Amino acid sequence: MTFATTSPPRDIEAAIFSAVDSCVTQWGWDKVTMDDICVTAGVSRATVYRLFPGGRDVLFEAVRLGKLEDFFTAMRAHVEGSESLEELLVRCIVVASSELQHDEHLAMMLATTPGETLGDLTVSGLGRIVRVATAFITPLTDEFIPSAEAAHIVEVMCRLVISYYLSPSPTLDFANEDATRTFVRTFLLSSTSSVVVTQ
Amino acid sequence: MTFATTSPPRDIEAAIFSAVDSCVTQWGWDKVTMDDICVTAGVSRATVYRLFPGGRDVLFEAVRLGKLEDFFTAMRAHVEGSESLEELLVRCIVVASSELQHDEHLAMMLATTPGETLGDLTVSGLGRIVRVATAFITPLTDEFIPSAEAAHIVEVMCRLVISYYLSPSPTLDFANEDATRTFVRTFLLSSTSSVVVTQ
DNA sequence: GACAGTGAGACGTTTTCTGTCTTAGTGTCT
DNA sequence: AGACACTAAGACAGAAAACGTCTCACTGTC
Repeated sequence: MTFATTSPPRDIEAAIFSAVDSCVTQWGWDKVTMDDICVTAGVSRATVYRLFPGGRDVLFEAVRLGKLEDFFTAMRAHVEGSESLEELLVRCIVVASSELQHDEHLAMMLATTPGETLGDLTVSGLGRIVRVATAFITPLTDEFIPSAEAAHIVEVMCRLVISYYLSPSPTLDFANEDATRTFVRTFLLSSTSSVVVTQ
Repeated sequence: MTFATTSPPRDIEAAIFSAVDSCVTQWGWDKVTMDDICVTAGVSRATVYRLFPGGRDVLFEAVRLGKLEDFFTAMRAHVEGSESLEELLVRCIVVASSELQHDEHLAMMLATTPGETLGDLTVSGLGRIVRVATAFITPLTDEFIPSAEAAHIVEVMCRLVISYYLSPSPTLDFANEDATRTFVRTFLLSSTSSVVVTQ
């Protein structure tokens, strides 16, 4: 006598993703087992392994890619239509900071290399975030400034976003648009700092 | 090259207890390993197993007893010197509710039988809480009313405390002394309810 | 120097988790 | 009705993790 069969063919994949999210939030990556996920998703082991052949690694990688896609989709949507470099940078910072604050595991996702075991937010991970974010954002600045100059500004911006995320300041919240605009004018687009510094 | 040796012979037992608390808060009972505790306490496996021979079960039981002792010690200290039955009941409720709100695992400790695996707050566990608390509190009422009458009032009180803990009401907080006093007068010490109901 | 207490970690055992597989049940479509 | 796709349930063996014990080296104290 099975209960709650497949009468409503709900999106099982979504249920599993949601379960992973919930489990990870509750216990953290290291403590979550496949069975935890199956039970939480209300789904059989076989189903999970069929949908994600390769098991745990594949599933977690899929979750990771999903989160990254969401992140950059949100970023792109919010940034689109910026009328100036200042506006572009402000929106990038606000969106990224908001997303990071909203999902406590996103930073680790961004910092993790595909296939790599999810661990701490290591030094190498930070470098990865900076590289990925820089690569994503820099092209968007094309219409405003030369890319050589943009690359530096964007990298500095990324580093600041991460820094303020890892160690929030009581005097500045990057999720606040007005405060961020002031900050961008002062530190990223002031006449001196917009000069490309030769390394 | 060992670092931070035993120069200050800090209380290792306390560090371990504290580590258990911290780990359980972070991951929950089921997910905590002895190594988690050792690392968190900054202590070697050998030390934990020497201090708590018998391992995991013995350690957790010790933690449980410690919490229970703290709970009833606090209860006794706050209740002492009550000048009336009303005052006694009010203090009991406030202290118990405060302690329960303060330590999210206390209820489970109270509900667990020695040796039993810590699990959910089951139906049988609730009965245990009521019994233990009733047994503890009833004697304190001796100077005010006959124990036969007290037993009923105290049991009702225990059940209400647990109920409001498990499912808090937006309109009544048992940690609030004044609100609790009104409640006690209304439901526990009103003329009708102080009559012993024959079962 | 003897001693008690500790950290580090190797070890064998037990338990848990993983990933695969089989079986039976349930809807859908023809 | 019958073929089909999909799922739950759970058995299974191998891998991984956790457990509990033990030894050894080190460090303070007496």
